[in-house]
Amino acid sequence: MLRLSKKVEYGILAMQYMASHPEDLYTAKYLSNELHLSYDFLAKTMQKLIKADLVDSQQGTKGGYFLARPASEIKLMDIIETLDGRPELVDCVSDNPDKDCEKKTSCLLHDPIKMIQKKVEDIFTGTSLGDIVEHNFVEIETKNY
Amino acid sequence: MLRLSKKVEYGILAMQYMASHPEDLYTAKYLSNELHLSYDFLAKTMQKLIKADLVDSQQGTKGGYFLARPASEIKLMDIIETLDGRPELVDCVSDNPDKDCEKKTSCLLHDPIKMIQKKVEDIFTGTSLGDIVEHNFVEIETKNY
DNA sequence: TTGAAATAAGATAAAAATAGTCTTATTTTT
DNA sequence: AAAAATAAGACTATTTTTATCTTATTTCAA
Repeated sequence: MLRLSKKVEYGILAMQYMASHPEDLYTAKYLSNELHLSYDFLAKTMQKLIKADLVDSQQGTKGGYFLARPASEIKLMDIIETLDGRPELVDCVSDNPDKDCEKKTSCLLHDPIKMIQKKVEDIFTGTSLGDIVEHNFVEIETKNY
Repeated sequence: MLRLSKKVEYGILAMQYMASHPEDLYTAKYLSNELHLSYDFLAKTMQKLIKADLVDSQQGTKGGYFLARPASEIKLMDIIETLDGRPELVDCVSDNPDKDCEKKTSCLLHDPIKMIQKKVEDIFTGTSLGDIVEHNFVEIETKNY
């Protein structure tokens, strides 16, 4: 139903917080308190962001998380892809051959939906974490296909 | 995970088919055969489109479905809203006060996500069923907020 | 006027995805 | 060695989506 998951919501909130505060280390516990998020869920989310190199961590006491790159270089799309997987508006647009729609229909939708999906992706690729923090939204050019 | 539901997929496929063929009545059985879709699921989907006045029907023998308006006047957004409900990227953007995020967080996300959602909606509002049929995609202006 | 073919409507079940919780292991500092 | 943190994975619960089934109603035509 055209919705981002809670994982993405948590991820953006946490990363946005880290991007807009001066300290350099943030524990999961601190972030979950500060943002009123479930500790367990946030911790699990952070680990996925780590694996995708969007966030780095220091283990042990005095450990915590920090952004792996400047906020301006982290696209919303990076976070979404990491936590929700590549968006696929419908199966027919999937790269996965098992979901290939050619078999089920003459796939009248494939091309049009692919173009629409491209536009949606452009929005998330065209918006960085920095833009979110700064409430700075640039014009997004959606090309004519 | 930023995805349209199967209902929407079925709805667009069926309506697109009706828009691009010369006959004027299409039974659910015929459409399900032609497009290789589950009859039951399609039938239920059609009923929702009826209620939203996107599709009209004639009951009884010789009955069937037909578009309630020209394809050019049916926005993709109409179909999505009817079958999936209004898109809400995250709860915080919901009009439903129960989902109001202010209580849970300082809602640093509200405004940015609302703007992004507006852009996504613009894509679906800016594309008509006719555009889909004609593979005709106009430039979509996303204003600067 | 009755049977057949279609839509209408709603109940229910099954499956899949998402969200939430818990436990244990590992790392690092003091 | 203890404490505080991340890492990892198993597991459960909940919600959403998808699928199926049943019954009722409408309409046409023999």
